[in-house]
Amino acid sequence: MLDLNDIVRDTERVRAALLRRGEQDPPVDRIVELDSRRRELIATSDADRATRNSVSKQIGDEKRKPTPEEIARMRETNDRIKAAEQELETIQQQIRELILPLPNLPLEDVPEGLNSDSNITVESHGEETHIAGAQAHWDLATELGILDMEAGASISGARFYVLKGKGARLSRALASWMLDTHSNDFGYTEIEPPLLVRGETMTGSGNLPKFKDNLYRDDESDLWLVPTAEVALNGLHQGQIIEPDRLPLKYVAQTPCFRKEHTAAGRDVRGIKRVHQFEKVEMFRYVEPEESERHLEEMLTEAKTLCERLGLAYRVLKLCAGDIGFQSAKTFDIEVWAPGSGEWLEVSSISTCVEFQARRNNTRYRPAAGEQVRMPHTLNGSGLAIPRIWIAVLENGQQPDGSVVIPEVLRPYTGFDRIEPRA
RNA sequence: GGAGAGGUGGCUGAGUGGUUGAAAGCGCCAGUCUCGAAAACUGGUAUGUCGCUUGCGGCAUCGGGGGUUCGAAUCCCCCCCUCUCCGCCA
Repeated sequence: MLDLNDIVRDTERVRAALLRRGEQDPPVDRIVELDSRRRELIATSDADRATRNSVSKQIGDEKRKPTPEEIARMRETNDRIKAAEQELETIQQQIRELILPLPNLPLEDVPEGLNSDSNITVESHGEETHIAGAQAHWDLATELGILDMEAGASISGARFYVLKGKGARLSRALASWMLDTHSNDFGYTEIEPPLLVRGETMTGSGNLPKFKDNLYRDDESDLWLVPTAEVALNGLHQGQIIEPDRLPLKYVAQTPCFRKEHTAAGRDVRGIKRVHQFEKVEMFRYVEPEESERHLEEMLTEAKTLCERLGLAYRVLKLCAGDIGFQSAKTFDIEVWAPGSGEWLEVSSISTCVEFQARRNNTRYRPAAGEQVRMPHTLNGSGLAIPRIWIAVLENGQQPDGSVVIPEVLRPYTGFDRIEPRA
């Protein structure tokens, strides 16, 4: 959530930043207008309340009953307070409804541009290889008997899939290896969070109210299925004041992610690149604002390290202002090369949300004993998205004889070093 | 799901209508003492919001919401959460 004070005091800067990311006519003027009425109402009703408090206190101090005149006057005052409160309530609600759908402001160094064409490739590692007779995973994996798209469709419908045998095992191996790497090598604390979360939690991360169409929800219990572990990890400290010396907090979680993907109908229809339910390992950090750039770089390095250890070619994109996610102030994407489908697959998206999420869910920290509380920055990044990495491992590992070689680092987890074609 | 108990500041824990935004203890910060530290003593120590002469003042907040009252942490109603016992259950 954007800071109301920023909008009021720095209106033009906020407007410009929002326009940069492609917002059409953000309602900042309306917000400023509502805020000035809001302040007015607070001033008058606080004055009335001060009167009420001092009169009541006087009566109490003098240990007597109020006079009929006092009662009459106080009733009048109370009526005024009540009226002001009601209007204030309405206005605050209006302000909230205008601010909550506003996205985060891009940082200065985020490239100009309104769509993915303006993203900048900042780094690449390895070659865009071409394997003679290479198959895309939907053919390759189906032939190997480790992926069953039809079973997925028959159980649950389009964009659901079933992994079988070594395919399922490979998926689990990837998840375990990544979690171990994050915990053992990078110092993250592993978390197993709830997958069903309250509306407030979903609002805190930025997924509500704007993106409710992409979320699954149980009406009866009013709980929402997480589209990413980021939602739950962001909720871990909501409403809390984090004690001094606890930052940075580094969490990692592997969870299923549930997404309706209505908006993407027709895109990426083949295979398991874009599905309604998938596994993902997610990194999340709470850090001091001054440190957040460094942490963003560190998380990027960690995600790249995973790709390197798997022997995958990748490139790093710095997203332009129009292409970063709603809650993000700056984002890097990592894409790995999939020679079978012949495309770069986005396997990680690493963002700093600065204090956007902390403000939304009222997470604060105390820098040192006795000091003012502040809002931490939150950062998140995939580390990594399992099905897409699964695709890349398969498509890159395919051999002329039809088998697939498993990367060295995964073998202790898979228990096999190749997947053989069916007889 | 049934029965009971409870939710107060960073923590423990008093407080059943009027100098209680909140006792006391712990923790933390500063000072005194000390060569230094500990102990002891003294003072300070919530969050949010509004205003202005930026340090002060007003207001709000004792799980959340509503009500009664001149006045609510305290009384009434609804909801949420935690604990104990019973039931059910992977």
